[in-house]
Amino acid sequence: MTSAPMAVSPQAAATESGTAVLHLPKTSDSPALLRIRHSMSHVLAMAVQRLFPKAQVTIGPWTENGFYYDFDNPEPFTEADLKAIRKEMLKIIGSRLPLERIEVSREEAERRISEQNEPYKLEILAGLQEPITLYTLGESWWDLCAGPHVANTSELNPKAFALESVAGAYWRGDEKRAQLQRIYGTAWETAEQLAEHQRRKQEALRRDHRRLGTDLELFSIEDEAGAGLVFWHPRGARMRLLIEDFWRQAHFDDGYELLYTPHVADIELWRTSGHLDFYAESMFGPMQVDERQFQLKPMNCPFHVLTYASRLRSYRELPIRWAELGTVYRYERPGVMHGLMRVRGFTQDDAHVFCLPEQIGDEILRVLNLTERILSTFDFRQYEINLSTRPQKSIGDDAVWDLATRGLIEALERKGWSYKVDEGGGAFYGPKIDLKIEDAIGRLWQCSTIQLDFNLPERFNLAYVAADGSRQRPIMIHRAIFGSLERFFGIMTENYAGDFPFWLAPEQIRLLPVTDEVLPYVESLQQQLQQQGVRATIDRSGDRLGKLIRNGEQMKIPVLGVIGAKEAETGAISLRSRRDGDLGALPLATLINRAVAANQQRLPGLGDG
RNA sequence: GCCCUUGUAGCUCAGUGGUAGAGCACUCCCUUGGUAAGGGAGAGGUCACGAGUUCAAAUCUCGUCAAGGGCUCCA
Repeated sequence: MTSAPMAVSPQAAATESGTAVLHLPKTSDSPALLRIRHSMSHVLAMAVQRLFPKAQVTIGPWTENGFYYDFDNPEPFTEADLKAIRKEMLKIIGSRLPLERIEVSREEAERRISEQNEPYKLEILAGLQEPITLYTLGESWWDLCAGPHVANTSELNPKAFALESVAGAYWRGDEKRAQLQRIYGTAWETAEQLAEHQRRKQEALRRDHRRLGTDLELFSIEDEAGAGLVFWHPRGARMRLLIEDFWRQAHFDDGYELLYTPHVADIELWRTSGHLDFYAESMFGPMQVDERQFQLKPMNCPFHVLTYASRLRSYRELPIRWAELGTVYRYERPGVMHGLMRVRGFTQDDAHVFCLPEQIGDEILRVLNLTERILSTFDFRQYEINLSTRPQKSIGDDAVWDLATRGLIEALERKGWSYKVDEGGGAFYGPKIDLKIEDAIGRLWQCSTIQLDFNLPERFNLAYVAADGSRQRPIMIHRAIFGSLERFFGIMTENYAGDFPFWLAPEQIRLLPVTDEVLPYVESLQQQLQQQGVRATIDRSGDRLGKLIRNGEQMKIPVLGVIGAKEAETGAISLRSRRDGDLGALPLATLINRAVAANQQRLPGLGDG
């Protein structure tokens, strides 16, 4: 991955709370860390070969947060092995061994590698250009390596490294070649940095949407139903509805119409669209119905195309903007499913724009604006944008590609967003813009995509009647903003760490009766809140207040309302907000006004009224 | 699909060739308690599924399924 600067939207704000955190440099930012990590991987390899003489070395590069080394070993490494290897590494570091760079001839390198019986190294050597360098580690161990390294293992902090995991990896990343054992490690300059790195890993674990999904009762995936199939529980479903309602409104506001299309269609449709040829391995198998075969849909595009083609269209109707929350099913290979992030059944926020060639720029800009409006509502304000241009193998003529690519660029420039260009990275049927969002802990996620398509209009022979009465081919734009509702929901859950903004929380206000005596009053409060569309519940468990508070906080309810004799007398509710702390006692009318306003404006909290 | 690890109560986990365990959650009882866990009792499990070894399998072996960490893939 290149270290190009992050493209930032002009409105980007997202200020973090002022707590000072230890800066953790990435390897590519720090020449010192690069040497440490690179050398650490050599120390790892040496330790492994001391303990496992049959282990053959392959490659051992640094990563942005650490390093790894791939070995060919008859037996996989276990957790216990990792401990032993770590001990051996401590010995090597403690021995203060020098690392030395030696330049050798190709023949010399070949001879030395052959003596050691290291076939992988020989293969690496064959691909190397002069000068060929070895790095020794102490008297007897060396590795073919370009460096750079520290001069002596005494520069490696024995308190600032850890071996993190073992994993399988293919030689040269090719699943047809040997499976190697990869050991991942991390190394830093100081023990404090290592501790911070481990704290962040914990933080990511704390935010894991799979854990939060269970704890907050949002969704589940059931063995009996199958892998990669999502069950939305009431709380998650309520959130999804709120997201969908907002999405629909935003689309109507922006000149879209919504479609509903079937989940299956005659397999001939998929032959026409070409999916049967180039997408077959990602589709669920066909099903026989009467004399025909039907195919579960992996994409919505052909259905929107059929809708367009259902009658003759005039240039006066264009652009046509059609969107659908379309549920699709794709065959994902076993072992690749991951919570909500990678599933077999999911709902795309899919839309297709059919327009005239000269409308491309305006339409793309419109999509960029809508994308920003929708994503920023979920507090995603930092984007990294990629423009992918025509690949070698592609269809369509040069003039159309030029026009389309210029349209994408023009829209990005008008939007004022910086972007990277992936030359030749487009699909065979058209150029595209991909947008990655950055979450609260700095991870990038690709969700939105805007893609021009010269293929489907051709295959389905789409046309509009131009001003001169001739039949012309419309431009087709595919676009998705969330990508998949499931995946976006997972990303958003991790971004908020389960602390959802007030407007989106499935349970917004939980009323906590201090004693049973006030229950009738609490019930009347709940009813009044509900009538105004505020999602209020009552904790009827009968536990003491401390317990009610604890349970409410654990479920990350945005606002807890305490009602005892005092409140019943004064007609108020004592409010405790997760975001803003103690809000004091408010009259019901004030609470309703604030809550309704927060819902309408999609605010993170009740605000100051 | 490949490598490794894991699968025991709703959740988090302990156990180990010889009758299945804890905490939380759940139900009931006592307690009517004011801002992060009041007390007691009870219920709840073909130990993922299938086969094999054994007098005996949750435990050992094999297979299947699923999950986790990676690899690969991701129009």
